[in-house]
Amino acid sequence: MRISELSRRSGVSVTTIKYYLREGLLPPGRQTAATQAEYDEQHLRRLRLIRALTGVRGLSVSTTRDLLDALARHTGDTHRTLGLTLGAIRLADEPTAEAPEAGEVDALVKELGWEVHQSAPARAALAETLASLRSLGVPLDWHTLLPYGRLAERTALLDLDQLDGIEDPLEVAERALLLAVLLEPALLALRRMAQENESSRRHADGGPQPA
Amino acid sequence: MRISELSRRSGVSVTTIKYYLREGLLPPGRQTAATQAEYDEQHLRRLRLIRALTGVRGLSVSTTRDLLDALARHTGDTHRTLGLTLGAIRLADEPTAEAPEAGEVDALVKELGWEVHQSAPARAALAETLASLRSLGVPLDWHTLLPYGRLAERTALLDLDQLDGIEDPLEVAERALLLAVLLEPALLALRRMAQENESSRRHADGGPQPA
DNA sequence: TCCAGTTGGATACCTTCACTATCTATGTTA
DNA sequence: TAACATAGATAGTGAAGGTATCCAACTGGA
Repeated sequence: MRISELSRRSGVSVTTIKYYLREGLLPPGRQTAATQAEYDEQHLRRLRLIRALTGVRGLSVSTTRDLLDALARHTGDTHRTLGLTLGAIRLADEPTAEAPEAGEVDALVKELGWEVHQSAPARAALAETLASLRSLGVPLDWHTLLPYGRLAERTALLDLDQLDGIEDPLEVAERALLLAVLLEPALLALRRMAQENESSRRHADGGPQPA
Repeated sequence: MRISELSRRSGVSVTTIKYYLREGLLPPGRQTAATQAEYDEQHLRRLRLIRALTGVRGLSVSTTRDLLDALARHTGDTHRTLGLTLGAIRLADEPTAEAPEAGEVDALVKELGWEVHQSAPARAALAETLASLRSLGVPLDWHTLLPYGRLAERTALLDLDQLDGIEDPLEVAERALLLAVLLEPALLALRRMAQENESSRRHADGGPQPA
């Protein structure tokens, strides 16, 4: 198909598609002439993936590119892909020069018995949050996070269960990315609702009156 | 203290503080003369809160303002504050005209037995994620989300437990905000690490070699 | 009392991001 | 062959989040 059809079927404007091509988010089409190229279903799929990542999850274009690059590099390596592609995401982008809370994160990971790469960005993200909360006078130490860690463990079980039974390694990698990244806003939304529920339950007065 | 001291103690530049004052994130100081105002510890605390919300969590300035406004309006209402301030956050800002997946979210909430306000933004966020995953060919329905919902329930229990034993309603409100919002990146980080761990466990070859 | 330095307030400017518009040379299609 | 589509390049746009500069009013030390 040509670019206009790709645009029509994806709902993304031609100029934006050109922008994604320029930025390397979308691989170029097969050139058929100096001013003509042919796109296929893969491009359409990729385009939808890009829109989901940037739109739903709110990832920046450059983060999305990094993610897609990682995805392309590591296909055929099944589960391993997951950790690697995830490593490409950074929520906050400054490493802030190794927070002193890193030691606490080490302790937490050790206590949980997890095997997590030392350079995983998630470690820094966690340390940074601890540092922030502390500077705001919230005395949260790693012991408090332990039960959260146990729950995260069970969440991860559910996540990986979803990948079982898929044969094509390319598809495993893509689905892993989708579930890992796109499910995040959904899980946060669930947590919000659960909090609202639990809060009204404890307070026993708020919220819409029960039937 | 004057603005320069506020700047020095918070690590935020004077011009940026003025910007926050303009944008209404920070209440004005007590005017002592036409070109002089006095700031106190509350301002410093508020400034740190703003930096945590925008920096660590990546909230926009306008969302942060909405959140702080909600916080100020509802103090003295304890638990109720939590649901209300949380309602002020929106992850993705377009409601996208009621996704057809809204019915599924209703079913999920009903099955979980939760009491969640019908207009809670989390509902729309969840519906949008379902719609996106579906358009990408991931057949995720609300039954799949049920176990995630149960885990979210337990997370919410932990969240609200942290508010127990705090007397000052102002402090309860602020801590609720901090835990609800700032803990999010931490929980996502934990999930990432748990996934990496579980992935290497199942694959039994990746990751750094065990001792 | 003078005066360098600080402050509040206003306005203009800057940079990044994610697009969007326009242009040209080349193709395709009726 | 004329109308339209296309690739690729370059420039422009609007929002967000600050930053810089001015100015008049104030402060604190010599």
